[in-house]
Amino acid sequence: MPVLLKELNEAQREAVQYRGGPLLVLAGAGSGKTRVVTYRIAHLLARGEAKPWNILAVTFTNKAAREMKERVWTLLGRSEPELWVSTFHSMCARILRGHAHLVNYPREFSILDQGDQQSLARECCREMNLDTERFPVGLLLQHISNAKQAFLSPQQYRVSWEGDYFKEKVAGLYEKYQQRLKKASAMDFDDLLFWVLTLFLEHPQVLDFYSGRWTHVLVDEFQDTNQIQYRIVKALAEKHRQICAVGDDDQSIYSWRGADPKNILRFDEDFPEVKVIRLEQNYRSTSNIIEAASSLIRQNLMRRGKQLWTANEPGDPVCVYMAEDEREEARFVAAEIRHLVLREGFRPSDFAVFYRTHAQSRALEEEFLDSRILFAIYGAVGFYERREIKDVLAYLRALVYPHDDLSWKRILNVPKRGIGPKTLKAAEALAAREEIPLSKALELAAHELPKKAGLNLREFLRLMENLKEKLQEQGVAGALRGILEQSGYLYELQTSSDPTSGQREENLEELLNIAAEYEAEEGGDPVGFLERVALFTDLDLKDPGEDKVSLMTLHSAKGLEFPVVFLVGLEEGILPHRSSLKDPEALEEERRLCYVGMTRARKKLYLCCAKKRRVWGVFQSLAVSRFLSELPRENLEALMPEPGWPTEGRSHLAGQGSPLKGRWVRHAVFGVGTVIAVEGGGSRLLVHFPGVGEKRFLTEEAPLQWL
DNA sequence: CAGAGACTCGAGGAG
DNA sequence: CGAGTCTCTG
Repeated sequence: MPVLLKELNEAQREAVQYRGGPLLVLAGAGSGKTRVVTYRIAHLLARGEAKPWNILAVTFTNKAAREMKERVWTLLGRSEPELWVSTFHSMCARILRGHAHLVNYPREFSILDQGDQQSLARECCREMNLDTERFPVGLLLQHISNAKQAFLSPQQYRVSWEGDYFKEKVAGLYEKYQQRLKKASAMDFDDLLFWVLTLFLEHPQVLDFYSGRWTHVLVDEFQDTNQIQYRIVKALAEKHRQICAVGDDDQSIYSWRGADPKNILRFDEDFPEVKVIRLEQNYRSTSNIIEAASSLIRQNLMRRGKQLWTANEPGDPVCVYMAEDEREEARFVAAEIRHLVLREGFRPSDFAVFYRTHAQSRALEEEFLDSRILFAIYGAVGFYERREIKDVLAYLRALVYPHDDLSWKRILNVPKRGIGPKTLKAAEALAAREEIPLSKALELAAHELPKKAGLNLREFLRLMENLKEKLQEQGVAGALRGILEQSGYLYELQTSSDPTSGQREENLEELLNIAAEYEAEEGGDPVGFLERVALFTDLDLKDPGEDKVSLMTLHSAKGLEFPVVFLVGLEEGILPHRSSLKDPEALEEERRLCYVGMTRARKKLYLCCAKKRRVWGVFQSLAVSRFLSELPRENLEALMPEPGWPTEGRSHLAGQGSPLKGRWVRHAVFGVGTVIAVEGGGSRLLVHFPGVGEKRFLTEEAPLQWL
């Protein structure tokens, strides 16, 4: 370990070695934040100051958790399964598996995703005769989520908003929604945190157990904690006060999810003896990128103030490109990627394209398909949110959790087997009357129902019994295969005329792979598998070995880095997003979002905007983002200067050399290309066409259209 | 009960 | 414009 400390700079080393109590590490982008956390853990273990089970490290994404775990193991030279490195949500799920009965839940509770939440809430609204025109379900759920994040029970919420018509409706739904969740033994994401904090407050002995065990607590991305997360961490750390929080207020981009950057300030109050260490040297990016990003973030008024710097080379200037519309923007990105791959030895996996909203991915997707660039989109319609995946997982959940009414309901008539709304209604009525789970009610109803319906139902229940056996005998992967084959699900897909059915089949195959992988790693426990599936996102499915261009939102980009980054849609209304234009605080968050995107780039950064783009099928003209004009021009280069560029005078933007260089041309046969050299005093042009190669033309008579 | 076609609404972001 | 939901008909 002493050898390893040499790999750290002074501030990092101090953060690793400090043992005087609460520690707050303010770490700029690319300053070795993860390094500090992993080395600190390894250091504690290597020096025998803590045993693996004494350490809790919390992150926000599964990917970060996994990476951190692996890096610690590498440092130690051995794996250490007793070490808890997990996300807030999986930590809470794990704690609750052990103590759920104390908050009146069975050990086999299921975890709902957003889609499940919506349908449950919609059902509640219908039962309450709530006018969903005036009270959209999404909005109501948002308020419920906020309430949970503020740790308010339905009753407390009702009391605190007495007299507010809208909030009273929310309170009504909140109450009903929680009842339904409990009846189905289900929790949503917020509940995982809510019930853990409840557990800690109502059963101090449980808190004692965990806070006694974890003598060292580390929290990554501290700026993204919300109130309830902060309270959980605080409760866990109060006994030993060896808490190390690492964060960057400039990268706080989750206020809409309840994240409160003020937690960083509150930390000083709750732990007045806190020691603050700043990490300001960036090791990731070229100085052009760092200077541009720093200038941008300096425009924010609400920040703790940190001067990010780098000793790295200047590198290429940040490249700015203004496109006609979103399709041309996508074409530029694709052409540039091909160019860099063909001429400069980059690989597809070196590239990432970031956008503000998912909807922007479409144009890129289409263009990449056309130009045969391999790519992977993260987050759009998540893998685990696909209908076929949810259907099949609902079978598994129904097998594992007999009280999971929602899953039973979902699979009852999928694929179609003649168990329609009438049968369901009868069973639901029975379940409500007898206060039993739906699955139980179905069993009873199977004997009472008239011929055909009863027959169908009995057959379905027999199927489920068979599958249950299969699960016990063969584990998760075997059960999933059984579900696909015996339920007729696979058959229906294979014989369907739906053009997407091939893709769906592939997705199911992938699910089987995931299950097989899980079995190999952790054994066949279906509860663990379902938990993983509920808490993982498709960002966690990203396979680093795959040589593909990554497409994702700016929000999911946090924590990642790529040699080449394209940031698209730098327009007023897109980035900054239109919903933030009137609110100075929200606008600063948009700026941080842009900052996060820029600082992901190691070598090359491209900022793109379009003069017009299609919104709901209609063209809209948008002004260039203010963020572009906040960047220092000495770090920029415009690939194609355009009239209307926001900075006055644009000669500086053309860069050195010929004004023709870098310009875009279209050739009738070769397509769109870039002028890469001007030769013979301007008489000849060397043009690169993606996928074609380089072609020389006489400038005067070149059959080229200037773009 | 199932499938086709009309209709509506959405796209701000995630565990 | 496109996905998901609703309604109508066979």
